[in-house]
Amino acid sequence: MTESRESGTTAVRAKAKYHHGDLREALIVAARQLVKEAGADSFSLADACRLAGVSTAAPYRHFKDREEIVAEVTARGFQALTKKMKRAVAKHGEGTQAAIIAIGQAYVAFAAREQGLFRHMFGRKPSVIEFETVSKAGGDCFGYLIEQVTIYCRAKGIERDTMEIAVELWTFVHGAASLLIDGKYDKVTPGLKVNEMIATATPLLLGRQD
Amino acid sequence: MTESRESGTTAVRAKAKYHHGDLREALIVAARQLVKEAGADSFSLADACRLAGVSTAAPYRHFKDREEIVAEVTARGFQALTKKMKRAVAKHGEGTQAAIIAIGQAYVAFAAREQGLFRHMFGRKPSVIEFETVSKAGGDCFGYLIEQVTIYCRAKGIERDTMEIAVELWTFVHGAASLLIDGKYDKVTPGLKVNEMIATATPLLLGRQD
DNA sequence: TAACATATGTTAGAGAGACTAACTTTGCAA
DNA sequence: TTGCAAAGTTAGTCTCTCTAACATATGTTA
Repeated sequence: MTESRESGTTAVRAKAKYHHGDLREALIVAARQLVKEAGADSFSLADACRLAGVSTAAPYRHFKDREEIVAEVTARGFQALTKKMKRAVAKHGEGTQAAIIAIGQAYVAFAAREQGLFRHMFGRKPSVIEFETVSKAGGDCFGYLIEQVTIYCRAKGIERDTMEIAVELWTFVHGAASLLIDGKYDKVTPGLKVNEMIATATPLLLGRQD
Repeated sequence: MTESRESGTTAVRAKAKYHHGDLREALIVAARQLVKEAGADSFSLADACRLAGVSTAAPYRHFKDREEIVAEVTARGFQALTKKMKRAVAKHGEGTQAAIIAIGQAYVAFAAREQGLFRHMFGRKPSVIEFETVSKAGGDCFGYLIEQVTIYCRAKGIERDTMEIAVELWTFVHGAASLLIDGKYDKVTPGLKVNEMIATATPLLLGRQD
């Protein structure tokens, strides 16, 4: 399938060319898909290459190693999560209790939909954490939660340390997301409605100013 | 000329024999050590073999595959965690608020000391979860928490559903353990005292009957 | 007590994945 | 047009899991 090569100005790259066009991006997309399914430790770069239709050596023109791809996927995960949280807030109004509950629920929903990715975003791998992009994207994500809690506390005149409250909420929600996707609730409280639990617990942790 | 077979007494086996004596146990111990350090996904069975001083094919006389060793290590992890929780309770008296707080702190301390193992105990890996031993050990662990919360609630005349409360506490504490060992707190609230946070949040989730 | 059966080791090797080295094709710029 | 750098490729190394075929201890039984 050797196409006649149209010189220069062709906009969209056809495939089946020796040069891919944007392999870097294609590999990230493929990796994200695989991480989502298999988890970051289990997915194989070789599979991502197959998806992108290139040899297993090709990635090394764009990334130092496997870790670097995973890091990029991780950073994008945080960005996606932050966006999801913002959309949730938009529905309920900034700094309301409903918004804070919705953030928690969005967090859990994200984890549920993107299990492998979520697990990796919050997994150890110091090597990945060190990447600047990952670190920043992660910070932004939590920063947004703090912001909302701060607005809420200020409005309600709550005197407890805002950061403290935000961390507790995050802790709770993160625990819920983890136990849910790891299937631990199933064994123990099969019918658990996580969203309801978050709705119940959030006010308690906020100090019950409803 | 070989050792006389003593029926009841445990003879400590000398090494450097063709037959190891108790390779199964030795491999589990080695694996546990490695999982603790590297995490269950990263540790290599080959390394465990080196630690035990046998060839890389030897494990397959005792285990079906790598998963089966990991499962055994996982089950023992739950047993160890449960034991740790029981010791914590013993110090404060059954069903007291202090005991429940201490359970949470013990949980987090376990996670911190056995990061790789903890992560695996609460990781996905359906294959591992399916093992009966793992499932039982995990259930026992949470069951003990429920038990303590139930005693507490009964004593204090709390009417909210006991299981619901227990799940919320577990959720919170699990979130704390996860975020702590994955280094997420460091980035965001560097000086966080997790134990204090648990002591603060537990009463809130219990409904403040102190 | 010799001899076999079985459990538990060993070595060799297949198959897969991460990564490197050396080569090839292609696009762009002088 | 040439020529160089960028971005592919193939081939090969190393490691890991797991299998197959072979070796050696152990202990039961003839």
